Amino acid sequence: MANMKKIAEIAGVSLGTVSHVLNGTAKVREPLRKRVLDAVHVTGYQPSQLARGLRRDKTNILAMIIPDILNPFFPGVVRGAEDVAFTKGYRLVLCNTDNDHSKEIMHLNALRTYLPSGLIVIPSDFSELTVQTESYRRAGAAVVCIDRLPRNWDGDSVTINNAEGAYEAASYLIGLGHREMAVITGPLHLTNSQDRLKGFKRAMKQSGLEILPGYMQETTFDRAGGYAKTKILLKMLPRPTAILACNDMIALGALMAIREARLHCPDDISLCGFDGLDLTEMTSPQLSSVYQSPYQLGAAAAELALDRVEQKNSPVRHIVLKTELRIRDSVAPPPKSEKNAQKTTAPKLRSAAYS
Amino acid sequence: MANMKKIAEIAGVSLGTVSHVLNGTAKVREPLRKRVLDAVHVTGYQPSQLARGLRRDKTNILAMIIPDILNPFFPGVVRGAEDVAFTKGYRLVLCNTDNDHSKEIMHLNALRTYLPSGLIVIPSDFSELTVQTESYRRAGAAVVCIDRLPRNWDGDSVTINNAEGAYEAASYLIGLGHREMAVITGPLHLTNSQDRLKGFKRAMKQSGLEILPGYMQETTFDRAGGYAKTKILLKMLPRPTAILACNDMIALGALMAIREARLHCPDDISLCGFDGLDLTEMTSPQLSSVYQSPYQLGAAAAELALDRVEQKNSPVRHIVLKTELRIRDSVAPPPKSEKNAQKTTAPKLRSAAYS
DNA sequence: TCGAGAGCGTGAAAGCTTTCAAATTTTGAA
DNA sequence: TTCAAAATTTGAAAGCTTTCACGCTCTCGA
Repeated sequence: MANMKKIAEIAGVSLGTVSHVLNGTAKVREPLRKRVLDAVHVTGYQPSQLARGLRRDKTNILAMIIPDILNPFFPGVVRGAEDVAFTKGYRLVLCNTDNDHSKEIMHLNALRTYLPSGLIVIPSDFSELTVQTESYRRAGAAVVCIDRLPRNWDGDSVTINNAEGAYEAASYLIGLGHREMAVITGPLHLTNSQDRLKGFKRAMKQSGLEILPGYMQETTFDRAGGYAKTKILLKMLPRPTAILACNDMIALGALMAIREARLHCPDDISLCGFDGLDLTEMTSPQLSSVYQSPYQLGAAAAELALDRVEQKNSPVRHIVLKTELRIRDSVAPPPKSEKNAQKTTAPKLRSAAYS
Repeated sequence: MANMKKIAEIAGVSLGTVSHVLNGTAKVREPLRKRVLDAVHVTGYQPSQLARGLRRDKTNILAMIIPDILNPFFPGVVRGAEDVAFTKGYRLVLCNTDNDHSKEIMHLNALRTYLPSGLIVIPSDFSELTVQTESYRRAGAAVVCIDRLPRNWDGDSVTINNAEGAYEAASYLIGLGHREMAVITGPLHLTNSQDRLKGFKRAMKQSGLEILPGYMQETTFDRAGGYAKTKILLKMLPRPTAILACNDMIALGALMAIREARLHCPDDISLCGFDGLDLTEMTSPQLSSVYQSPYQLGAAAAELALDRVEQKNSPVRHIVLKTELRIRDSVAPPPKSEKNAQKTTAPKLRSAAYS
């Protein structure tokens, strides 16, 4: 592989000039410029990213730390970030933490010496990201936190409007006539779980409803959690007529528990998820859900990070993306036998048919 | 951030000694060794991966090029590779090609100058990987090709036993009594599609059956493709009593088309997919499928690649992973009204219930 | 025609590590 | 105690690029 020295030789110019042509760091007169470019073309020369990074104290690497790419929510986030990174000439390094704080630290430590320009993180459980990324920021790397925020986070961030999304979903269910509404939240040490719960509570309060004892269940963001907590909920008296699951995995587990109890969704019980994953279209009934765009989340984060690489001192930004309530087949008015049954006025939206 | 020079100063030794202690490249007597280690500990020194890579002509980076992380098959592959890479001290750089040959080339070009130790690729459509990775191999990087192979591939590879998997699935359906069997293959320029079709054909031939005209449909590996081709198949006379879809996305599309035609799966028509994605458990009926482990695929590839980094001249290896037929609710004997109906002797396996 | 200043181009230093030949110290035997 | 051999340790070079101070060459005005 050719190096800059060889290009300089072939073009009959100095090393510095080659660098200036390649980086546009100084004006170079056309004839020289052309000779350099020709030499580059002839040899197929590509600058060493390592030497470049070593000299500039920064590489064209964008690092991304997420809980687990196997969770269907995250591939979209990663893809959004990779697309933006690729367009701007950056490569994406992907790290999974399994929500394990110590693994997050290991990744953070190991990545540092690659001098990434940017770092996008979905904090693990109990993350101390604010402290742990201090050294990155000191080294001039852009750190962006997404999806959920760690304690005391004061840097750039991209999140969604969790509270609003949950509020809308709950309000919709209430509008259908539901009164005995249950909620299954994700781990409440996570800010997104907290916010979704807040939105749910606000909708309840606004309609003068209260959450019956035991109607609020906290669990992990997965099917097993949703399954277990729904089993508990279904045994309660009165049985809830609607459940808001704070993500789709929980909702999926809930659906299984409902089916297993020989109940029917939505006739016996309504169910609404959160995230709007593709697979909510594949269940039967198709799952209603508060949609958010993981792709947009990742893309916005990458843009934010790479913007900051250029504009080091622009003010901190907190981007909040919108959610969209997608009503499908898993919600309906409460069963008629319920004493609180009432005619609904809420519109029944259907998602477009697949074609 | 401290550098080696500072460590050498603090420990009162030379640069070379620090390097030897850190890399175990030469014996260093205990007292010196300890002084170096102490200095490292005190300063929190971490060697620069860039300078190291520059000097050694190789970094601890494992690059991975896949079609699209949004396709539910690939996250498992990526995770398998990342886990192995992480364990061995490597970082994973992820690139999506969207099956676009030119994008594959762009990634290949851009990655080269980071000097990755290994490169794991799922070739894009019409990939010329054999030629395009020549420079990598010359530079000493380990290139491993997985899932499907490009033309003339003679390097390391990890694939699954596609033909055998399809053969088993087809044989099972035949054993249930099906005679009018259709197959929807993926793009036939891909080796995995070719092999799955071969397996299907072998099973048919072995039972003295033939594929009726139009009963073999080729399409893309996605829902839309499966949907479109199934619509065509359902209009044929006689209508097939069973369809082998050559991946789960196709099967999902097929299921939609079947539902839309007001037919019932499996009573009217049996359906079997390929890959065994998680979401095959979430459809109704739950989809039978030829399972393969994407995680294992990725993990084996990473191990193969990193092994080769150490053992540069060991013989080329082709790892072929096993598939496993998972029978769930989407298959049954053909409808009684069919003239060819017959009592089946094939066992009906059920997957374990979710718990 | 001369001088100043603008515009360009140059070469060396710096960034950090690995590696190798050479220098130094230690060891063991006489 | 001395010397050769073995074991350690050292220092400099190399790997490739960016950047900066400096010098050269025009250009333009006087």
